Amino acid sequence: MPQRKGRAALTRTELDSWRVFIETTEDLRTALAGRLQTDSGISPGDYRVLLELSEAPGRRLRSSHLADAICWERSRLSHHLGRMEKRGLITREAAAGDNRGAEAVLTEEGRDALRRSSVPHFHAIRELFVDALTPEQLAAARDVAETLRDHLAGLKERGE
Amino acid sequence: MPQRKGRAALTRTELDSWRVFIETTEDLRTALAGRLQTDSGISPGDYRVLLELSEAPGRRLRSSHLADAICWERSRLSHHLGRMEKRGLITREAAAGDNRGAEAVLTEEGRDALRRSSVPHFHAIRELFVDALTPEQLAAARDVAETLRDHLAGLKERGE
DNA sequence: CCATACTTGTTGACACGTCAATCATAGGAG
DNA sequence: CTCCTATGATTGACGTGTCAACAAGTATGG
Repeated sequence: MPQRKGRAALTRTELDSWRVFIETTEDLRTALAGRLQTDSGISPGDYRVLLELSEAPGRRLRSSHLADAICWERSRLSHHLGRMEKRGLITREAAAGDNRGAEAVLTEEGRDALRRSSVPHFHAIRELFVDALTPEQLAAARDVAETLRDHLAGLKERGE
Repeated sequence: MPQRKGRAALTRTELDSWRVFIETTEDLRTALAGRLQTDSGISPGDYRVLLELSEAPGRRLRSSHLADAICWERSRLSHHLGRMEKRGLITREAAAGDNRGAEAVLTEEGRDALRRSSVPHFHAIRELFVDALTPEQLAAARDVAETLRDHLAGLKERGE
């Protein structure tokens, strides 16, 4: 009779699966970031922000909307926008209608950076991830990720 | 006739798979780190170092051996050991026989921290990862991770 | 209208990682 | 023995992420 879930100690196999999974996904993340940096001189965070801004009407977004869209804490976004502003990728303007607000605005330089990075980025995703896996493995990876995502969301919704 | 691998643009499905995979694994990583921090006041890096030292003869290791064992750059390890030393988890001693060398030595406090953290850590792995997946999904996750790991290692071995 | 609470955004402190530079020692080649 | 190079480890600079504290504007109940 099987023990109740969450009670028994981890088996060797479970622990090994965890280890290879967590370590490899970390490596993948690092490898992708390295490609982006080398190819286009931007970070994954930069890319995410640039992409979101580029798709927004007027290429500008309220900070809080942007933060929601990419699921970042506001303080993280604030720090990141500060760095991006220093490099000329975006500017910040006061929001119309709410004097608390700030809008991030994509600059020409920011658009250029995004354009420059897109193709190499997709190429890297293919080379590091998609091409490594069979179609079945890719589907399995997605299934696992979606299951984990929903599981984590469920935990967060309840007591964290 | 299918195009050669690595040539065609990413399909919608491939891109979606990538996104959910990379974002969810990042969330998983963050969630695990949060548990470890809350439960035991240590980081995943601390845990890794403490575990490796605790299993070493004399509970001490040359810096470079430790770095190899956990696959960290030496400078990363040096920074991390500095922080751990400041908190009393380890000490550093000159290595016998090679005056360049440094040994990291686990303190009593470090052993305690590891002991305190082990059970909650395994519990978190189960709760956040293992219990979220069916046995089939767990096996698939491992298979995907191993395939990716080998793929990344192959790329690194060639031209990076 | 005003006290209060909520929202928006920034800041400072600190942990973490990478990179390039540095420095001391070890270990040959001559 | 003396260079010269390789190795072991540290450091400083900087980008990144979290947390807690804060400032300032907005909204709401009285």
